[in-house]
Amino acid sequence: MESLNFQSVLKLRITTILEAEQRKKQILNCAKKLFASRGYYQTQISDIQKAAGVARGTIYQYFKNKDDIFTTLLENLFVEWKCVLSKIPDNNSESYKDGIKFFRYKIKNSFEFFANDPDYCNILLKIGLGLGENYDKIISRFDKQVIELENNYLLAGIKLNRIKPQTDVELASNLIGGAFMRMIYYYGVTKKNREDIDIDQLTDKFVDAYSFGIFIEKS
Amino acid sequence: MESLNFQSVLKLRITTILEAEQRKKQILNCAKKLFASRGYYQTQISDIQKAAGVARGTIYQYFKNKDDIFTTLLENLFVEWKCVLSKIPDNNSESYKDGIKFFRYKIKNSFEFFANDPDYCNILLKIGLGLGENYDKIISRFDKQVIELENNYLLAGIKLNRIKPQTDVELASNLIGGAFMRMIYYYGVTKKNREDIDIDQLTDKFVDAYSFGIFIEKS
Amino acid sequence: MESLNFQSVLKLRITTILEAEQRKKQILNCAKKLFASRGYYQTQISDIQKAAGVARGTIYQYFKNKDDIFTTLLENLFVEWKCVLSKIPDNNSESYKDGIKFFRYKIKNSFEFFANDPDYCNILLKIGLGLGENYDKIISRFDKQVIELENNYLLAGIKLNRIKPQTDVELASNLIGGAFMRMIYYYGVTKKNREDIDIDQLTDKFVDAYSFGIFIEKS
Amino acid sequence: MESLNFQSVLKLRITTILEAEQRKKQILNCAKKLFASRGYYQTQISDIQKAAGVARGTIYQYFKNKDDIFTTLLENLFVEWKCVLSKIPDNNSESYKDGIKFFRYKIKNSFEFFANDPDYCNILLKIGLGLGENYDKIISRFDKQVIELENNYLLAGIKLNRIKPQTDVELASNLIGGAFMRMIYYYGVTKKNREDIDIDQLTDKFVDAYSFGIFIEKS
DNA sequence: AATGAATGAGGGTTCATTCAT
DNA sequence: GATGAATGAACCCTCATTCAT
Repeated sequence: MESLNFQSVLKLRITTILEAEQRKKQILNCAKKLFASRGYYQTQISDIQKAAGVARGTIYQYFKNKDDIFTTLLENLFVEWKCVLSKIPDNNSESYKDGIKFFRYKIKNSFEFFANDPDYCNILLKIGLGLGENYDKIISRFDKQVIELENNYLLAGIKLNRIKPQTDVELASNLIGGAFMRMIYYYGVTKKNREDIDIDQLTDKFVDAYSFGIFIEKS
Repeated sequence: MESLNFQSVLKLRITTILEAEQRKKQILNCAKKLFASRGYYQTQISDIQKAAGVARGTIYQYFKNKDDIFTTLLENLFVEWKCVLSKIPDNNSESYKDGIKFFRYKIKNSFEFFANDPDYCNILLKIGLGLGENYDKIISRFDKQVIELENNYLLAGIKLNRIKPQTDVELASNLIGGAFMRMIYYYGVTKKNREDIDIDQLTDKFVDAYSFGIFIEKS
Repeated sequence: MESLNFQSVLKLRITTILEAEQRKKQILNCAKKLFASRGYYQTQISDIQKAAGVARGTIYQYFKNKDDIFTTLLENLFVEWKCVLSKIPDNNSESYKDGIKFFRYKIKNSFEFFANDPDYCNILLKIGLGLGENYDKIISRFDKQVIELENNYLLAGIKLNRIKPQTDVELASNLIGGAFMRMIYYYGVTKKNREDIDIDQLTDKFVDAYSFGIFIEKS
Repeated sequence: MESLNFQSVLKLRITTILEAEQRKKQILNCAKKLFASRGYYQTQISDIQKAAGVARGTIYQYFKNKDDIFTTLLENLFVEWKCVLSKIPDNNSESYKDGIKFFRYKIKNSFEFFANDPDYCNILLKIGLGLGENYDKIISRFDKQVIELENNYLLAGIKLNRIKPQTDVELASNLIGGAFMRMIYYYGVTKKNREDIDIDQLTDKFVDAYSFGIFIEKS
């Protein structure tokens, strides 16, 4: 049996001061790490609760249920990622005018986003996928957005005569999406020596590989 | 007392073994469908048992536990897939001599394999990934094999002066692997109108997209 | 918002601890009766749960598993019994000086302890024995303590010239221990009319039987 | 999957020749060892079956159920032990006439019986005890027989003026029985160096310890 | 008589969620 | 709001027994 614990009483007081929003974020962060490293079903509410340093019931004051935590996490991921995607280069910059450079700009931003947040990588690419129908809807929203990006880019490219007109846009989007996700997974999660990664250089190579297959060779 | 009869004992034994093998396959098939559609944790032993039309205990005569069923499934997948990968074109055929065509031959075989078995696609690309450390080892075997294929191909290609020598083989392998897996997933699982798929044509496009980005432009 | 109140938190905590201890004892008591009357394997968790009037899961809040309940029970038995054994007669009393009377004092205390707790008798002498290696270690602790008591007594007796010097202490300890355990079992558990038992008188007879076999006849 | 096994076919033929009674004994012997070392519930039918080298179903041709095996074992134990007990010394021998020597003769025979069969010791003293009501009846039969022996001996001894007339026969029987069982358990099962045991000597000491406590000192 | 695959009742345990304090 | 003891549905797995061959 645990002996009386003044620390916990103190903690209680202190945490009361923390805003509810803070508390929710704290729980979410702990859940994120746990889900990312163990998976959805291997992570128990009690693990999250302990990691967050709150009582069991407190979790349920901020989230409807376990599912809700994970869904919130996924949705936050999309919000944050969308925010990154929506960034556009300066009007005057070269990136804005040149199709390849615009593509490169977008790829690099997303790459950076996931490289800095391996937990999100794991949750998106490993955990979320195997959870069945309920989550497929959410995940497929992400999918659609990636594909949409590629799609628009490709169509614009064709219009501007920068991309081979016979390109199968549907397939190409998937190839780019698949290659990109694999890249962020490999360099963001799998790879051990993460210091070695030079995002700038990798992005260049990525874009190159695609560009000079897809783009019309300038004569 | 009927005299013991070696032949009849033998026959019995053989029949039993065949039946047992049959029964195991049956259970495995039912489990495959269920795992593929619902995921590992959403699939109960009782579901598999009902689907296979056997009693609860029967499952445990053929498999040590739930985990064993899934592992067996994954291992079968690798055996079958490896078998497909090991196929080589006729010595005299064009595929054998031309690097691109050899690549195309391999891609197409694997594509066909997974297109014909969407359940395996799901298990490999969705379910297996989220199950944590135990399965990561098995899954990573698959990964290594895919990457090995790409790797060898790329290195050979560089030697033969068909692939740009400055190519980052590590990255390129991942890109091709990621794109390929995404392709089989998209066309094998996600896509609704599966009749429309022309594997031959898609393979061509896939190879094209990569080749003319990676391969040295003939001058 | 009501201000947090250290006192109330403390009180809550203390009450909770007391209640928890109470609850644990309650479960333990029900388990004791059941184990004693039915044996370990015949007693289901659901039986204990029903007897204790708590939900299935509650058991697992207080005990790791079924094994833990039984182990706790055995350990409590030893603690309580050791407490009885450690009692010593008044310095001045006759019991303290006279070897036989000291022996008698110890025997009587233990006899009383087990006679008042037939469930403990059963658990120790019947149930615990058949449970295999895991419990043998615990049970043998009991054995050692009984034997230790006899041993010390015998050795002291030999020194004081009250016990025949040629006595085989190892054997004698076992004989006394076996006879004692049999006695508490017979009079504590087997015997139907338990009111008839006069512990004082039986103890006298027990001591007599041994003394005048082991002790040197006064010349 | 096990490959075809000619050995098993051969074994089948050979064992057919063995009498059914032999087969039953064989199963019983294997069960005895297993029950003795693991306990009743820890021993599975499949263990017995494997140890006996017969098929699962065969067990049920010789025994109604698991319970029946154990009961048969216990009953055999009693038959064999009774047989040992019923032996009487030569009419003319000293053992026959002298109460103490008669007692010694009986004790030694039983001691030898159990010392030679530690499995029976275990089954009787450990396993059988914890199995609850069903077996209590059988076990208590054994108990009664031991006590009967003591009882008769004691009453006869009193008649012959060899035993103190004030002896509490009920208690004394239990003391002797408990001490005896403890002795056979300690020297037959617990003790490591079993070669060191000198049954003759131990029996002497056992009888001595009791005799000179119980028997009237000859003046 | 011998076999061993099939059976399914029944057990222990987990864990998300509730609710009185 | 915060707590954490209590809950009980649900799950995996074991194993004695049956029965068609």
